Amino acid sequence: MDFATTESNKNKDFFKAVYQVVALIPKGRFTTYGAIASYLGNPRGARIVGWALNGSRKHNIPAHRVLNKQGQLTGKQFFDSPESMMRTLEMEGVQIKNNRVVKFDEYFWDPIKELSI
DNA sequence: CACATGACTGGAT
DNA sequence: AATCCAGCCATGT
Repeated sequence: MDFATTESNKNKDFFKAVYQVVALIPKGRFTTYGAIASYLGNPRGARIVGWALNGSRKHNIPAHRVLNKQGQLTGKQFFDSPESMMRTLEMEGVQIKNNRVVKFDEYFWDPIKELSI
């Protein structure tokens, strides 16, 4: 059955690629939805990255290390408890204050820079 | 097919 | 700095 290829497969590849990139984020660091989307060649696909992470629970990936471009924990409602995301990050060494990363530049991990070696 | 929704972002106000 | 608006695009209805 090769007739039902292309479109849906591309989408699945994108989702899968998102999971792989997220899995590469080092402990104690974080990245953003837009950074992942750009790295995967879809700079306008930040929202899709978020959508992909929505189904990440079954993939065992550190989705708590993905924040929005302002370093805010916009996805905390999707974890066991709204606080678990923040606590996990702080436990890994990322300081959070007012729902936001304290020192963005020190902890930001850009796949475009880190993975293009 | 049309329309609404959203773990986003950039630019304007 | 805070809000608002407009693109964005996969999914759901």
